[in-house]
Amino acid sequence: MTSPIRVLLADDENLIRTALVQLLGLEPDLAVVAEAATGDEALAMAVKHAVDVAVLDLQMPGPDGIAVAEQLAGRLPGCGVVIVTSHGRPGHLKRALGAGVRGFLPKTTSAVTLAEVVRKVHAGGRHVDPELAAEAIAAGDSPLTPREADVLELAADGAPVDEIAERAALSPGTVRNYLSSAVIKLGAANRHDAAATARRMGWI
Amino acid sequence: MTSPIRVLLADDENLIRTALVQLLGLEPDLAVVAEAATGDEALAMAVKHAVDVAVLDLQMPGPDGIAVAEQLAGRLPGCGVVIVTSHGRPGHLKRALGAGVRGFLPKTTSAVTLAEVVRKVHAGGRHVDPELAAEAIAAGDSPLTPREADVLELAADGAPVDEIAERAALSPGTVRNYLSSAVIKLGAANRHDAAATARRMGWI
DNA sequence: GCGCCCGTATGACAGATGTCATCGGGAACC
DNA sequence: GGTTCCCGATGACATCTGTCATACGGGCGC
Repeated sequence: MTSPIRVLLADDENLIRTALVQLLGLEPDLAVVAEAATGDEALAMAVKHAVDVAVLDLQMPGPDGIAVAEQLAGRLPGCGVVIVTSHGRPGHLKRALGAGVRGFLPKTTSAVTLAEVVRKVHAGGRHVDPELAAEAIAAGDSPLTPREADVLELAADGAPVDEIAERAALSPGTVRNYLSSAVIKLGAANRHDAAATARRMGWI
Repeated sequence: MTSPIRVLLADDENLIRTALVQLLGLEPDLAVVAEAATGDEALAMAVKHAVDVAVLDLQMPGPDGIAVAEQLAGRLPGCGVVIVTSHGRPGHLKRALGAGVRGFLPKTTSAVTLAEVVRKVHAGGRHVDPELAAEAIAAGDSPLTPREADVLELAADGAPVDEIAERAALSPGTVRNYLSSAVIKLGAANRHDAAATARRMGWI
């Protein structure tokens, strides 16, 4: 066997991260050479240790897993990325694939799969969880225009129209137009329902 | 040394669960004798294997960790419970303590802590993450009456008043009164803001 | 060049929501 | 027995939202 695959493991939950390090450490052909608890750390450590594969949690403080993957594509070409996530939203998968991610797994996958996927990605292959892939295909593309998505995102935490208008530098009337069309496009009962749907789909 | 502490580990994320099993398995005085991926499974397995300590994820399909803890208190007295969670809401801690839970940890704790807490709980002691405890104290009690909380919960997913009224078997006017008073009590801008606040606090 | 869509805006209108006053019944506490 | 709170309800009013028509400038594709 050649030298082991050098792996970075990034997850903000210490308990999970150290447990996963244990788990991957059992594989003789894998070596976890770096750990990180935030997106920024992940980026820095990956570059510093020139890792072969980065295993990134999707939700982390600072830049999320996909943002880190985008950066890595430029700063450490040839480094494979595997994204691991608790909440599989269809839109995330698409974003991840666009960022050059080649492995995408929910945390509900069995443990043996992770090591296999790391190897596969290192060898240049791809692995996307079949169920998430199916969801992504079923969900399709976002019907929202970029501006509609912006406004809907600002509306997502329950802010009134005037506040959204101010934060988006729009007239209140325009905001209502965007929200209205978003509600119609998403088949929602109101803006909050629409925001919930869009969030579930990973569109905002 | 006496016989090892018999532990149940329940988490719906396979990756995490098996990794944690590995981790706890390294401790000579701990034996993970059962695993579960749902609340119902956790309850059944805990009783079946008569475990000493149950380590439960807070969010699981079916009954959540605290609900399982409540059941266990009646069905398997003497069994210690440790709750582990990603999202620490102040209200959860209070609910957990009320259910007789003696260990409460965020998943960001270091790995060594978990084993220690399992031992401590088994010995009859308590351990609550200091940061979560501080948050819980700062957050205080819910100012909402039970009915206000019910209605706010139904409102949380963006349903219109009429639907909430129907689901709560109330008149629409009454629903609006409850929502209004909840909004005032929580200092929110509108019902959605109020729902978000209440959820963040773990009050609904 | 001509259409088409996006971004932005205004005005108008119906319906939903937030607020307030007020009512009555019941449970708890002193 | 009185006070206080929660539950449930109604009516009125002001405001906020959702919807629609309409307008204009800027890209993009053909």
